[in-house]
Amino acid sequence: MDTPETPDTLRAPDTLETRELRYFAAVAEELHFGRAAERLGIAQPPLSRAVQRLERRLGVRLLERNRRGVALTAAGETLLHEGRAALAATTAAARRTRRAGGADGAGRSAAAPNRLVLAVKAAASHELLHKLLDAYAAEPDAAEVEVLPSGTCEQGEMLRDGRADVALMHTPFNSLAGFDSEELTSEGQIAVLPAAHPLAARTSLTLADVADIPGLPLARWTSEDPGPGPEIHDQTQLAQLIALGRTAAVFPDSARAWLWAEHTAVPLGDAPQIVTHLVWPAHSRSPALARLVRTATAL
Amino acid sequence: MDTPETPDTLRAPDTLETRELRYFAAVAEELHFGRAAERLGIAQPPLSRAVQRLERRLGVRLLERNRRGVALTAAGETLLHEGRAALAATTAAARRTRRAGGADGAGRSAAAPNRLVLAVKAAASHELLHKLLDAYAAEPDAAEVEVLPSGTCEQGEMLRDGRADVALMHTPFNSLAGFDSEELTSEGQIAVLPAAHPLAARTSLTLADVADIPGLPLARWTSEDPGPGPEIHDQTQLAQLIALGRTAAVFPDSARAWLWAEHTAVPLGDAPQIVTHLVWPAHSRSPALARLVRTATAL
DNA sequence: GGGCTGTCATACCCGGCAGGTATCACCGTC
DNA sequence: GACGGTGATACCTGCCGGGTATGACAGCCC
Repeated sequence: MDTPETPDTLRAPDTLETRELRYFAAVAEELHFGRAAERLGIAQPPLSRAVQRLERRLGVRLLERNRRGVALTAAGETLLHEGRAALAATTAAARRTRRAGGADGAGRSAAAPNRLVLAVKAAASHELLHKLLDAYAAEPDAAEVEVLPSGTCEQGEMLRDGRADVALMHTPFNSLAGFDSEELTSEGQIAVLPAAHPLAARTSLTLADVADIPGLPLARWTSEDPGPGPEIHDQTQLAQLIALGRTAAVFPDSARAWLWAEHTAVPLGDAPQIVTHLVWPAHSRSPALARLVRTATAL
Repeated sequence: MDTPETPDTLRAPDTLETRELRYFAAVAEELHFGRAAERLGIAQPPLSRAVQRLERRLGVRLLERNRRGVALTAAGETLLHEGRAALAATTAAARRTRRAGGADGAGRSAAAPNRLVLAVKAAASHELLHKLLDAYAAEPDAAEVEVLPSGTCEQGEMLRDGRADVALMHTPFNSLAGFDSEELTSEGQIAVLPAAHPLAARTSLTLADVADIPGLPLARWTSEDPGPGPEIHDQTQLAQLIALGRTAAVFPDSARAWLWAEHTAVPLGDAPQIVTHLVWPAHSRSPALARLVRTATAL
């Protein structure tokens, strides 16, 4: 157009396209152009070119191409972190927009103009959630609330990328950094033991007591968790293993609700309080969300 | 490719390009395709097409085209808000990346691999800032800190769009929502009056006292501020007008540092405490920033 | 009511860039 | 020194972003 030479070095140096970010993120994560291209569903040469153009436009070297693979520079590290946040924000914009327009699942055209997606860690805060939903549904112009079960600790990600509008989180397990939040309840923690175990007779225990019970290792939710305990994947498995005297677990007080007869709950004197928060993106302006928050605080 | 019909309805429905967001935001802000196109530096027809394609891809109506202009739908409102955040995150990624690569101002190629931009409201927290910068500079591997003066209350925006990495903010004037922060100091507020004024003899005042002093209206920083007081643009103007007995002002305690002989400071008993915070984006992972925060807390 | 004006949409064309295939340059390994 | 694996280059093609010209339509004014 006007600048025939170095057409994109001068042009909009702070403006990235999300495609470029997606491409770079793929390379930065795989550290391998071929695999990244495959993951993106494109060929390798266009990917190389796109990253080169990105580096040229930013005027910054993002990758150190050694023979045998690729390494991130400091700038590349920065772009990976910041770019992930930017990509999440972009898809959040898309998701929330389609939701606001009532065009998500099937072809319902303009059925649900306002709806809230609430992310909860599966099976946590049962009672509280029930009360909250009931109270909110009783409000005059309540939005429809979709409860979205989320894996451990990914509620934050769901808020960031727009899969959810609001979440229940539990400190100190979840970090509330970057969100607005309202404290709802606070509860202690209990050790859940086989009823027949000697320690089950105690009226109080400490974390140290249960961390290393001979012959009763704490269960692990993922194989990354340390310790010798059995790896379990859902609460029913865990309940059964405890009932069989094979493991023990630490839970918030409210877990008493689903204990079996073969279980015994013993309070943990020194375990940190678990605080349940209602959490939402700080910039949120949705009236439906505001009403839900108001309902929750008045609970 | 594989779906010859409706090529972009099915393709990546949650993936927006920043160009589309920029275009839509321009239209949504101007509520007029022609002006928006002019602002974007393109012609109107491509802009219309781009927005149409965006609506098609999202499967959502964003604008209500009445004759005589354009109105936002609820979905459009959502996309405007969320899209602004996404655009800010994207340009933040670009800015911080170039900064990390040492390619911002002139052609310095790899001079400053780590640098921090600190946004401060002009002339606020002088002493504190001085102490902080001195203490940080004494650290073993301190980054270079660029102090970026920012207009009233736009530090948050600067953090969001990457112009700054960290900021000094003052509650209750600035909202810390969406950021991580560390409380630094807390101070009361004073009324700054002409020394000759009768009220200057008092040892304490209330907000109500100074809100409506006959013949001594509070100064206004912008024409939007209510009240009959004179509109001023910098601290020197204000100091002079106070010295001349024409206006009064409310300031944090630390403002005593720049008072003139013709000024008198009277504590305000019921004014809220002003708390100065060090604030940074919640997702930040910069070691230089971490060191600055550690220095600040140890102050 | 018939121009007139201002709005957004449509029709058509062009150029650049995204993407593909084929190939090269390079290096470590055997 | 042949080979496998890496990313870069060369070249082609088709889509899409962008421009100009024009249309459809509503309100306004005389």
